[in-house]
Amino acid sequence: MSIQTIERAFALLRTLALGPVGVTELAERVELPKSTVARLLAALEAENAVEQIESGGGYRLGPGLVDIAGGAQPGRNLIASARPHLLELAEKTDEVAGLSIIDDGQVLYLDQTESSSSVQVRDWSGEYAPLHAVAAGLVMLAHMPDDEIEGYLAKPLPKCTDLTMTDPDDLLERLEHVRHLGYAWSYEEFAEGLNSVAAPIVMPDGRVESALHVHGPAYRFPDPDQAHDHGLAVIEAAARLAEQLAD
Amino acid sequence: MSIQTIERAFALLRTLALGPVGVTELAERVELPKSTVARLLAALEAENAVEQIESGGGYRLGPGLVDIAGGAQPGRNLIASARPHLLELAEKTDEVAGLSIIDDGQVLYLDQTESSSSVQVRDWSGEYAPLHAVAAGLVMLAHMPDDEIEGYLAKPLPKCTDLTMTDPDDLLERLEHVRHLGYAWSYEEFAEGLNSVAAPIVMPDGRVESALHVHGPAYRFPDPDQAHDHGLAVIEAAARLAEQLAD
DNA sequence: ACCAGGCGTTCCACATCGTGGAACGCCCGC
DNA sequence: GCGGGCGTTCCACGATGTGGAACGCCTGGT
Repeated sequence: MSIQTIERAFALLRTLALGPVGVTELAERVELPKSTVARLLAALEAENAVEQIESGGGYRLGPGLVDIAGGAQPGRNLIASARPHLLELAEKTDEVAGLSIIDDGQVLYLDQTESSSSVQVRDWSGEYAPLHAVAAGLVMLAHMPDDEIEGYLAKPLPKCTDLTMTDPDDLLERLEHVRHLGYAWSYEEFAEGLNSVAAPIVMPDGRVESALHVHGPAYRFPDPDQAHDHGLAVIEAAARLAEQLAD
Repeated sequence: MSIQTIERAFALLRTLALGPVGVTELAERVELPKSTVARLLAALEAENAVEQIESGGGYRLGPGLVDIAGGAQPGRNLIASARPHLLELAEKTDEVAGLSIIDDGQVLYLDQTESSSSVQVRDWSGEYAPLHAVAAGLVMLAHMPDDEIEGYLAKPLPKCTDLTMTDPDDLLERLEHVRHLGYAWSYEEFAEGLNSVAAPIVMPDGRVESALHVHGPAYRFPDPDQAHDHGLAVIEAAARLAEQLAD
């Protein structure tokens, strides 16, 4: 059994995959009334599955499809696989969600969702941050072998803001707490006015080389009532992603 | 304005992107009646957008989405970009469509659609064939600079079947014909019982390094009435793909 | 400047199509 | 072997998507 609306919507998508087209030609190619095609396209646009070429022109495929399909790829791409989870996290928390890995003893931000909120958080993709100053770094640090942790804490720790925690003993205690909770918060320790929660992406062999996080402006994030819930949400998303990366 | 069915279908897809789930849990997560979810999933399955995990288990995203989304990727993957065009060609002609490139003076088959027909054509992906023995090779040869063509024809030309054309002069004449028509047919010249049509994918700089083709069993393909139409269909698909690769 | 043609969009009465609660049958694990 | 939970199917109902026709805009030929 199949559903007319869905059949038609996919026919449109498949035709658009061959290249951008206008409503009229699209309607001819799929043999449907123009009005029906226009309405379906509007609905697909609301889902980001298609987008209009500079208001008035034709339509082309949109990024929404890629976001969804990324998780389906048999292979490997961490960023693509993480995208749907980032989007869900962002929607759940109404803040910006991101993905980071550990690279050369630092946190490297790989990707983050777009913010529709008027109060923007800048895009950190491609930027580095010290492990001990951001939530994502703390969860990754917390899951490193003891000797590596000690090695990291033995070196001088940069102070990014007034609130950056740099005392090795305090940090060790904090890491213990993070391991226990499963997630970490950081409060304006890397950049002023910026808070974030992160949870580790645990690989099948137990190693942690990447993390998911959510961050937002300190004045509204986190709402104290929801801090723990947000932590759990990030943990759940990270767990699901890890499971998906496993097979 | 938006359409209920489409909103719901995409909600399902987005949730499935987080990992495989069963109908019941899916229904809870998107807050819809189980029956509605089951029906939508069945419809999406018909579009290959989702697939059922070994009859009875849950559902996961299917390959259909990736096929569609491939063309939307900003990045350049020839195989991914070609996929939607192959699928359309295959549907139009009701035979197998494929993509090939020229590699080290031979045709290298990169990808082909699955055949649902009972009379199968084998999957040539990853296989090599001599330029002069297959349609895809002929169109690529036809668009090479004259000196390269002569260089190729000067070497001894392997005879794959009784019908393989190996005389350089005959081939030169045939290439002229191919350039004029824009597509090429080959009739059991590479493998017995196998015919195919191909058209070149012309890059913006005029070079031709890849081709689209359709092939099928000689006893039914091509229907003489449709041979030219099939040629035009392959040309059109190749042109659209080329345009898409251009920007 | 103008108008003709073609585009994407909107409208609205109609009936098709999707809906969802309930009932079914199956497989699994207690 | 039996209860619970799964995915699936059924069917009367009416909400929902439909599509022909009409609209307004921009474009380019005159």
